[in-house]
Amino acid sequence: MSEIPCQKNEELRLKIVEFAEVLKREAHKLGEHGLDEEDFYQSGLFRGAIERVRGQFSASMKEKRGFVAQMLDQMRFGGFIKDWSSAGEANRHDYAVTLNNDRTAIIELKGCLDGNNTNIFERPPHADEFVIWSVCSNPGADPRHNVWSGIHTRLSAEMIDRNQRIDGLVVWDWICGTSARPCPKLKDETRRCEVGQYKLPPPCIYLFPATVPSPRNNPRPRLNRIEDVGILQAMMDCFGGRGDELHEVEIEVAHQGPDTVRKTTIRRDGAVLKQSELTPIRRS
DNA sequence: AATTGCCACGGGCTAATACT
DNA sequence: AGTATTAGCCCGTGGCAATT
Repeated sequence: MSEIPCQKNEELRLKIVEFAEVLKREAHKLGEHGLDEEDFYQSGLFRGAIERVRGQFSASMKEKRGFVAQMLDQMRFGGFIKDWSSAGEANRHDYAVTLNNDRTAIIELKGCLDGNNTNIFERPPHADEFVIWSVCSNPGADPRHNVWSGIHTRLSAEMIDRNQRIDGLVVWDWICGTSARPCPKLKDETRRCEVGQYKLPPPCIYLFPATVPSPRNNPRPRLNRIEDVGILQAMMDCFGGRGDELHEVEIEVAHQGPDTVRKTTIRRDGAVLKQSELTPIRRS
């Protein structure tokens, strides 16, 4: 049992590591720079090119935005939400969704959740509900590592430390259900949902505490249920999710000497998938 | 082993400057 | 004046090194 049902493709991972070594070793043979091996690596050409390509991948938001837009459109056409808009230009990479009951759900789009950037979010004042959507476009990424890092190390610490309420998390992108990240939900292939060029398994949904955990007054906040978070309910219904596939993220906080400590527990269908100890929040 | 922060990057905006 | 181009700033990004 693990924090997310899917896992990285180990074979692919191995090939990536091997190929990275080949690249480092043989890169000087490519292109027409006219440099010999030593000069090539001395010149900064290799390093610079690698950084450039990497930067392009991590900074470019086009494909991610396009993906989210298509999914939200699908939900709108299907009548699962009333409307949506991108708050992107003015604010952050956020989406505001008007639910069928006219409540406002705010979505913060994030990447792979591993990295300090995951700590940067702000629940806007007009949000009736606030969720984070992880879109990880790297086929070589490790979803288990990333989901745990994201939920426990980054988000739970930020929620407590900065008093931020997050109602839930969606982990869902176009790598889901491909050979790079096989999805066990697709044991039944008929569950694939066709949206534009994508053929996707249902999203992975995590329900978070309904209130901000706080050692003194709120040490064990009650969790949201799916019907409490309209945008998550809508995603589940639109894309064929099942109740027994929902994840619950319980966060327990306490004081322990000078430290604030928290215990994170991830459950699915009642079963504990992963649980931390009561670990201190370290913030400099 | 788990957790936290670094860092170099590109995108997107806007201000500044150059050109009709 | 009005438009086009460039420069510069801020921000989010994610793999991984540093730290605990």
